[in-house]
Amino acid sequence: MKKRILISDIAKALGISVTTVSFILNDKAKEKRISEALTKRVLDYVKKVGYKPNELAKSLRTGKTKILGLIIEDISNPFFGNIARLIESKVYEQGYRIIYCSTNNDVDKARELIQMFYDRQVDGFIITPSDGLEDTVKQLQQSNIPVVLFDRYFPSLETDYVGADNFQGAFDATSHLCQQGYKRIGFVSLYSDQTQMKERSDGYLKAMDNNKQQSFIQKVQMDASDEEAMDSLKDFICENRLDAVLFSTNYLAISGLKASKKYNFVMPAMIAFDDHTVFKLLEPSITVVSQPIKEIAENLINILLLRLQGKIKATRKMVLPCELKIRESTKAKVTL
Amino acid sequence: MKKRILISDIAKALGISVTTVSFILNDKAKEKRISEALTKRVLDYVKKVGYKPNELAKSLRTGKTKILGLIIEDISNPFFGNIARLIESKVYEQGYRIIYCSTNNDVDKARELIQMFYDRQVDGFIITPSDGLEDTVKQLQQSNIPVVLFDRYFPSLETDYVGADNFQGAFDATSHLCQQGYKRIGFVSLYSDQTQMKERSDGYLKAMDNNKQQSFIQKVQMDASDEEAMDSLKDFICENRLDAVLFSTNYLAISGLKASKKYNFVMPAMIAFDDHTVFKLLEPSITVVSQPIKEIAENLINILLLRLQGKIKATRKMVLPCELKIRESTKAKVTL
DNA sequence: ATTAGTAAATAAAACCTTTTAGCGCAATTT
DNA sequence: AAATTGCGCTAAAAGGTTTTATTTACTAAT
Repeated sequence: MKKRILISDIAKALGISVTTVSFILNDKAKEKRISEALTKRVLDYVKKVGYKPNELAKSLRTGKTKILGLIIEDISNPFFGNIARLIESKVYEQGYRIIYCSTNNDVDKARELIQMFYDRQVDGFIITPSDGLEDTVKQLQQSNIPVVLFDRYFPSLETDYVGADNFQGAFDATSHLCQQGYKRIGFVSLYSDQTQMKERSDGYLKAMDNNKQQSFIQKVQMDASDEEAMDSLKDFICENRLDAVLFSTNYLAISGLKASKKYNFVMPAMIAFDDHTVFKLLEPSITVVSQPIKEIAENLINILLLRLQGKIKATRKMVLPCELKIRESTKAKVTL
Repeated sequence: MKKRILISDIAKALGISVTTVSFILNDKAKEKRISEALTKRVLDYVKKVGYKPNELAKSLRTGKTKILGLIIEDISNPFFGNIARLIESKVYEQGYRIIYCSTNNDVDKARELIQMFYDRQVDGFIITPSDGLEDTVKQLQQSNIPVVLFDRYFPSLETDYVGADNFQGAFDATSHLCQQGYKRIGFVSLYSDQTQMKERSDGYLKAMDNNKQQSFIQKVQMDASDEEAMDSLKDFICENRLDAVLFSTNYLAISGLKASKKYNFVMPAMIAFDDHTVFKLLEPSITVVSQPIKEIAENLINILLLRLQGKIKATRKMVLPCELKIRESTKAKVTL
């Protein structure tokens, strides 16, 4: 890793032109009718001296950076962390790299980040959009730069999207609780217009309707502190004498569990959206609606790569099924 | 976000040269004695048309990309995920971006990633080095590119480094277990030469010596599956009739907890290295040695930025104290 | 009146590629 | 014999900056 060797050095050493070397290195030898002998000679030499083209110069000329922008809600949440890890290793195989940033659901930060990535000329975006990011996403589309949304989308905007079947996930979870004999089933959500939340809420309500049960819904402020969340969850569960709760995110569920520990009340039957190490280990272990993380990551990348290659025109929306992982926290209720 | 506007467009529009615009935009107006009137005129115009320089062209010319490479063990481990998040937001304020990749402790992958980042001309590196990465780090240093290691280092290599006081952390944890009256205290580690493991092991041994106790050490293969880890931990704990265990990483502790659940044995008193949401929530909650994540992230960035600005010459090694967070899993043993 | 010095601005080189347009030559077609 | 085609390769432009070296137009000093 000392002095960088240039394409011109190679041309000089072999007594040929830079153009020829470039063609050969970019797999255009055939197309440009470079002789096989020369092609081999160049390739061998390049390998021998370990030449690597300057990616910056390349990008400047071609307008392609081979870098993708990943804009997610929070890298330290295992749901997003795992998706990020999978995406990262997938695109890596294709020669792309990832630049990522967390928005923490702050729309201004999201806008700024996208602008920044745009200025850096990333080739494409994968975004979990915060509320209000619609205009920005629209602008990106108009600039003809590929964008795939995930986890949530904008109903009014034709975009590529990959996400879980939130309605079905919540519906199955709620139905399961009903089947197990619970009568006062609450739903904990966020003050947010994001689609995934709406869908989960709809799934819960539909199942409750089907079972002719009264519904209990509590929303938490998105920017609430852990303490605030815990307080409101304690009140929600205790004052309504709930015997079961469906939490719409893993961190809300964790706040609930913390609350039950802190305020020393018994957590009723519960189900969380998105799995988490905690849920497998607790006593009792927690039933979860698990999103198909691997499939989500794979589809995100596939769609984005197809777009980058210009191979698809119509927008794609992929909705993947959730799996209800039944654990101990929802064992059948003993009727008194 | 339509047609990109260039510096030459600005020069043309104002009837001045590109050079002048460039000087002004790079805060060299004073130094280059550009008149205040013109400076203001240019700045106003630039703002009005919203000109943003092409970062690629800039990087090509200056050799600086304002991108830092973050090479960590595993982004989905909350310890690393949290550090990554903190680093990300810190450098963001300074106008830098992060490209990251996880190595999963695979030295070949690590080498490849570093080469890749190097080819992309990142300005500097933050690395949690895997075993055997010494030569590569050395090469980076010789290429005069700033590198800061964290979590572990190479004793034979003079490098910048930020990490926790692993010896003290393990020593305090073990001493605490002794004080609480435990007599058969085991230590679970990895087959690895990484310094942080060695230090934790030394801390454990020193405390055991001080208390004239017999030591029990179990190492797990780094690439062991979860099942394999669980099996060996079960045997270790049960066959030795341990009454306390110190786990050298959070995921080893989690494997231990899973094993106790799966094989239905009672987990003795325990302490884990590195906190995790699980540990606060379990019944009983788990005592941990907590690393000062925020300080680690801050120091990493500070050192790297100083290096990038060429403000420090001697290598810096920062060792930050760990905190023993005593929870329910290590309450005093009742002597029979 | 010439020289020296300075303020204000600039032309052109440099960074390293990819890609367009085209050259010189031999073989083939008109 | 002239015109066309195909082959194998290349010169030079383009991509958008920063930076070095220089120019121009003054004023002040000799």
